[in-house]
Amino acid sequence: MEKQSATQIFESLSSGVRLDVFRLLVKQGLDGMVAGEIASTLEVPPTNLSFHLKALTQAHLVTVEQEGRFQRYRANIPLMLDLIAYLTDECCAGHPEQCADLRGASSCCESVLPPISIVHDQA
Amino acid sequence: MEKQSATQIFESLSSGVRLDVFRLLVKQGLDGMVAGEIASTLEVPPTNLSFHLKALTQAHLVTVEQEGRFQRYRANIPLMLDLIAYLTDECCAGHPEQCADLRGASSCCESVLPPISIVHDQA
DNA sequence: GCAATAATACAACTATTGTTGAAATATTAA
DNA sequence: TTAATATTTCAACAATAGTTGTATTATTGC
Repeated sequence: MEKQSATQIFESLSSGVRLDVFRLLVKQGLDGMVAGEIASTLEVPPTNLSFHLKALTQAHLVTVEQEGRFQRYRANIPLMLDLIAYLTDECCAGHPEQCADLRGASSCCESVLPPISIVHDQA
Repeated sequence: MEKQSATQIFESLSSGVRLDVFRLLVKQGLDGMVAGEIASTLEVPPTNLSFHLKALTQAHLVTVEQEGRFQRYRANIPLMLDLIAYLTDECCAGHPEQCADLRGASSCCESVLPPISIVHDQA
């Protein structure tokens, strides 16, 4: 990932409204939500939501698909994971014992599948 | 993690200078770096670096320790991991098959240890 | 103590971002 | 086709963030 992409994504997550929107869409998964649903769920004026959705879309952190007169937004989960990889890239280089802290730091689908953890593959 | 903490951390990573600083410190691990080293490595004026280090410190994403007349900065790796957990919390709820995308998205210490991957624990 | 060094605080200015209401665009339903 | 609905664009303003030079604080070495 390029630095400029990363800063744009972090910028797009640095507002409370946009973070709420993104996390809401992460929860919705492939279903996504249309703009009006997001606005009413989060109680944000449509004009303001549109502004924030544009920022998220330009950062490619959400995708948008036209659906009749609705716009359906979805979280771009793979990009989120690329960002995480970028952030943790080369962490603790030369001091692998520090990586012990990494165990169990992430969670996904914990309500459906057994909890995940980050582990070092056995060579 | 509280929303305000998360937005402050994302904000602190949304500038190119601060992202460079944080990633540099992540690579240094427990050794950290003193402010002057960071400034000369990244070729940022000391005054400007100080401004950005303050933002990172206030977000608790870096820690600072006085060392004689130097200030030693270190990345707060556990907080970074808390942030990742916050971001991925409840992802794809109800649609676990989407989590396949999560595999291998993060990396840590790949130059020292075998590569890591994110896996679902076996119940 | 005194000069040199490391780093931060302050002040001024510039630039960017956030919010809102009103207007515009595009789609659906009748 | 016409009215209603969903969403975005635009313009104006308010608020916040970024950069730089200068001054200040604190520590070290002589």
